Amino acid sequence: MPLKIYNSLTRQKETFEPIHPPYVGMYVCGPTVSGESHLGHARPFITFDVVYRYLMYLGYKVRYVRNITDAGHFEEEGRDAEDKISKKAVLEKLEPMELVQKYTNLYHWAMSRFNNLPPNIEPTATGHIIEQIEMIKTIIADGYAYEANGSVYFDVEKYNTDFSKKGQPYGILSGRVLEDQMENSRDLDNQEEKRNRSDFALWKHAPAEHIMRWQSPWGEGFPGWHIECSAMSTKYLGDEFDIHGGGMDLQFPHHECEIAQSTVCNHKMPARYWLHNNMITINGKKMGKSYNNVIRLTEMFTGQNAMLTQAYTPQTIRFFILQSHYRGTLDFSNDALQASEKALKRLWEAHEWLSRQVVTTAATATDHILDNKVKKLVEEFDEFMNDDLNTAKVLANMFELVSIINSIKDKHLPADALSGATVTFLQKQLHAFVEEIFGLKTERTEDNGKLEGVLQLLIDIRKEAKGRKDFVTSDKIRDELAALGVQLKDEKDGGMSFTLG
RNA sequence: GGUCCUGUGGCCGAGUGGCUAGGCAGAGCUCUGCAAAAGCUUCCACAGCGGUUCGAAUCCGCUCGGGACCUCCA
Repeated sequence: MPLKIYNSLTRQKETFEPIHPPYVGMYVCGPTVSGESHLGHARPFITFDVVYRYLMYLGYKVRYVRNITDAGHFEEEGRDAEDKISKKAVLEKLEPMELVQKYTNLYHWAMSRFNNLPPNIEPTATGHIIEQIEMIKTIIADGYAYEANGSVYFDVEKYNTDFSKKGQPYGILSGRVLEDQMENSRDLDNQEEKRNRSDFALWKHAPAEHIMRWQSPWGEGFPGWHIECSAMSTKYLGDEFDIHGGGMDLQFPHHECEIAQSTVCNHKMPARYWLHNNMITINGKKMGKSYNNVIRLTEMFTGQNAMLTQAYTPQTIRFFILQSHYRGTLDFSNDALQASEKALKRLWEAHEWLSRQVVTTAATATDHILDNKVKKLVEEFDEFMNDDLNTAKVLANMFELVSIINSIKDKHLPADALSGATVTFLQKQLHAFVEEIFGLKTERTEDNGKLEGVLQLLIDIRKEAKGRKDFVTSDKIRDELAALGVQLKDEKDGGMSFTLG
C-alpha cells in the first residue's frame, strides 16, 4: 500500500508520487523570530518532522527546507507602517538582529528538546533580499505587479482573470472566490495606493523611523509578507517541488499569495501536495496571540504559567501531539497532558525492556494465534502511516503490543509464545517507529553513568536487606529514593528496576 | 455577512455502514512482606429529531451547540 496524503489543494487523499524519485523536496513555513514560540507552534514543527522522518524511512532522499522569518511582517499593516521586529527592538532597546538572534537561539533550543531533526536548509529572509527583489522585478515585468509611492503591490485581479482561464484562479487553495473577497475585505490604511483591496504588498516603502531597510529599485524598503517563501522555496527546491507544509491558518492568505507569486515567475504551481496541520486549542479556542491564551514553550517545560498545574517534558508534548491526527484540532488540558505523560512512560518502558531481550531467531511460536496477532499489529504500523500519517492509530496498536510485551515480561505469557522471528520483527519495527519515525526518546540521558552505578548499589543493598527480611532498611531505601523522585519496582524474577521522575 | 470544519464514554482522542480503537481516570481481582509496577476483568459513548438501508457513530435533511478562516497568526 503506497503512501497517501491529504492534499489541501484537491481536498482529497492522494497517492504520493514524487516528481523526481527518489528525491523529495519539502518546504515548511518556519517561525517569525520576533518572539518566543508557544505550544501552538510546536505542532507543525513536530508534525512535519514526523513527515520528514517517515519519508526517509520509506527510502526517499528528502531535502527539507524550513525558513526563518527574521524580517518583514507587519504588526498591523499601514497603521504605523512599522516592522514588527524593528518595533519591538525599539521598545526593548535592542538591535533588531540581536532580538532576531535571541529568539532564533531559543527556537533552535526548543526544536532540539523536542528531538526535531534540523532541516537540510534553514534559510533566512534577510539572507535572501536579493532573490526577493529579483522575483518582484519579474512579476512587475510580466505585468502582475505595480509600483506606488515606493511600494510594490501584486495585482490580484489581473492574476485572477488571466489564470482562471488556465484553471488556476486566485483562491484555488483556500476555496475562496475573489469577488466575495472584494466586498468583504476589511478597511485598511494605505488602501488608496492599491488598485484593488485584495492586492497584497510585495515590497513596502520604509518610513524614516523604520530600522530594517534595504535598497531596492523602488527606494529603501523591506519585503512584503509572502515573497520570502516563494523566493526561497524556488531557490532551494526549484520551480516545482513535492510538498509544501504549514499551519492551516496560513492557507489564506499566505499560501494563496505564494502560489500566485511563484506561478507568475515560474509558470508552474509551486508544490504538488499542500499539507496543513490543524490548530491546538485551549478550552476549545485556538491558541494564538490574538486570543491572549498562549502558553510559551519555556513555560510548558518549567510549568511557570497560571494555566499549568505542572511542568511537561518536551517528549510528553511530542507524544500528546502524535496521539491525535494532524488534521484535527487538539485540545490542550492538564488532564490530557498528564495522561500523555503516563502513557508515554508505559510505552517507553515496555519498548526499552523488549529491546534488551536477546532473541533466538530460530525459536518457533508456541502460541500461533498470538504470534499472528503480533505480526498483524506491527504490519499495520506502515498501513496506518500510509493512510495520511495516522500516528494515533499506530500508537493504539503499540499499546496493544505493550500489554503483550508486559505479559511476557511478567511471565503471564510464556517466553516462547512468540517465534524468534516475530520478536525480532517487533523489536525492529518498534525501534523504527518509536524512535526513528516518531522521534521519541528517553528524557533521562546525561550524567546517568555514575548515577546509575550509585542506584545499582542501593538496589543491591535493598535486595540483601529484603533477603534477611529487614524490611525497615529495604523500605527506607525505597521510600527515600521515592521522595527524591526515583521509583523502584520489584520484578517477578526477583530483579529490580527504577525510573526517574 | 461570506467560506468551511466540527459535536464520540469522567477527561483526551481513533474510527473504512455490519467485527469492544487506544490512552488516562474509576471499580474488582491476581501477584506482592507491604507498596509500586504489571496483568486480567469491568463500568461509562457516539448532541437531538427525522430519513435512506436488512443494518449507521459512519450516508442525507433539519434543529441546537462549538470552532476556524475572511486581518499578523503554526
